[in-house]
Amino acid sequence: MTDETPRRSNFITEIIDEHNRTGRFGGRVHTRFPPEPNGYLHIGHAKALVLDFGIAEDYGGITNLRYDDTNPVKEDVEYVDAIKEDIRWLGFDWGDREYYASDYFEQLYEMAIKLIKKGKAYVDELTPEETREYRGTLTEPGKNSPWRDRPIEESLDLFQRMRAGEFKDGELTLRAKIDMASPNINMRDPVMYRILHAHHHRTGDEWCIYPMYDFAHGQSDSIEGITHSLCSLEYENHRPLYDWFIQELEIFAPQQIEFARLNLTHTVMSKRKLRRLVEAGLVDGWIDPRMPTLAAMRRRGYPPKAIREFIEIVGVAKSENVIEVELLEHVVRDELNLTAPRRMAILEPVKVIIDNYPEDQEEWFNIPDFPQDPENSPTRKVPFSREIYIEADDFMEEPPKKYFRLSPGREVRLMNAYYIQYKDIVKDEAGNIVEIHVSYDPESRGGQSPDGRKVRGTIHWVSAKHAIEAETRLYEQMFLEKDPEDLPEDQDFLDHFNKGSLKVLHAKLEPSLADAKVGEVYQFVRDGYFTLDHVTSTPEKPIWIRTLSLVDSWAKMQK
RNA sequence: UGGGGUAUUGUGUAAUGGUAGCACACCGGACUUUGAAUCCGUCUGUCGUGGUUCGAAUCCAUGUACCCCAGCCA
Repeated sequence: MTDETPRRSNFITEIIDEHNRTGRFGGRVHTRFPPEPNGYLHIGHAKALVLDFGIAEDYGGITNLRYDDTNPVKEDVEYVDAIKEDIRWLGFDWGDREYYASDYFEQLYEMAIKLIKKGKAYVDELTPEETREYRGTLTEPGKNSPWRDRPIEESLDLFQRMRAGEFKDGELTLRAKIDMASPNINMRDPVMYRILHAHHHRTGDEWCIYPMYDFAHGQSDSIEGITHSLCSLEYENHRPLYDWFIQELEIFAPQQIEFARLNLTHTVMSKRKLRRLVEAGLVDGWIDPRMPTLAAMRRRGYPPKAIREFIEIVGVAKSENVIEVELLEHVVRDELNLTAPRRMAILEPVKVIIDNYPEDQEEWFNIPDFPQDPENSPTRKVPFSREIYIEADDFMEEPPKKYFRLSPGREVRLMNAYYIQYKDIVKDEAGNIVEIHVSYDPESRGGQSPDGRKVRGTIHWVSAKHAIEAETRLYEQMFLEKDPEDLPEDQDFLDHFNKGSLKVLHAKLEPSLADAKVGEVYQFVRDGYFTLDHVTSTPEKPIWIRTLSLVDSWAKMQK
């Protein structure tokens, strides 16, 4: 840490600073990242990741990876592996501290026994329906279960038999004996264990009782010596319970701190809703480039550094927030602008014939990858010939005012090549432009003319006979509305899915792009950033994904 | 109508009794062999009402709005 890069400061670090002043944890900062392996990580998790790992690092502390795998019916190893890959990709390292709540099942069981013996937990025989009825409502207290005051010995025996598999799912539960009249519903004798005859991804069939989140999370933190347990706002109501178990068990007490989760405009973030998009077939799985998952962003070419930067910029507080997706895109473009080599590609080609350019001639131009700094930039060779492609957008027969590109009577610059002058167009019977005829000025080689005359428009091009063909996929937001969840009662967010959010085009690329590798992101000049799709692309049939378009102020002017 | 939280510009986030700052977005302009980038500039804010104070986003009172909680999910 240096003076130029002050470490982050927010309400969480204030709490930690206070702990350090009072010596509560002896100056130690040890956090954990606790995903449930029941889905893919999304950009919201990146916030938790940056906080958990980043704050610990700022204080010279460490972070554990711990899977919150207490519900076997929802969880799967598939997600365990995907989650690890995402965390590594973002650049975080948990060392050898890869843990699972399920590692602690035996200890948790012993803790439960301890609470039963203390008279602080009991086996309940209420059905799920009865449990709900007895719980009361937000405004009315609950009432005690008839089994609440059964003898300790009886609860002990029953709980042991629950573990032994003598009962069916849902028949019995172990509950904490707290206060059925508490205004905090989480304190109304919360269920600690439920019976689930289900196969667990790690413990297999060893257990048929599983601890609830509330009985597992805090103690797992305690066992690992976690000092600061960061979680999202909805767990605020659970903190009294978190503390209660710790206190009754007389074990090391971590501090739970809640922060507001990240939300983004034009998308949904809950795993449930993301799953619905996948299952409805509206997107191509969890890693569809339109999804807000980290795996999707990786596929799409978002640099992990940009995502971390985005989280830092966004900050952290306790108020509900919705970040405009434009900020994320800005940070991604900012990074890519510095790192993505420039290439020429024509997404919607129209053929241009340079009448006065010799038929059999070709030239190879040396063009810098980073024209902002040509002195230090690597270069690549780009062929030029008599027939080229330009973007259909770059020609207009009847241009509006301030249109600087090619049109009748106009001269424009082919980037890094020559000036060309419009001569004529050829149309088919339907009136579509088939080819544009132009002449070029041999004196303007490289894109400058000796007479110093100015051309306002510069367009890019690809030599027709050298072009390589590729499919390009252009993505837009999944939802046109800023908040797709803010809908009238009778409407479903799935019905608002942006059907035009994927556009597939067949592009012509400059030949150097044949050497592109998966993982590289290029700027296709004047259009956007692109990367080879590591999922669908093959050497025989390259498929490019547009990471993001460039900012297009011309399009904005047209609105 | 119980309990727990939160309110600073369009969106986020600073300011910890002393000039309301920064970023994105927006809108102008300069520059340009990317209508990108870069540069410059403008605009918009302390939830309301009282109070304390020389001075309040900050302290006090009161009101309002929004979020979370009634899974044997996490």
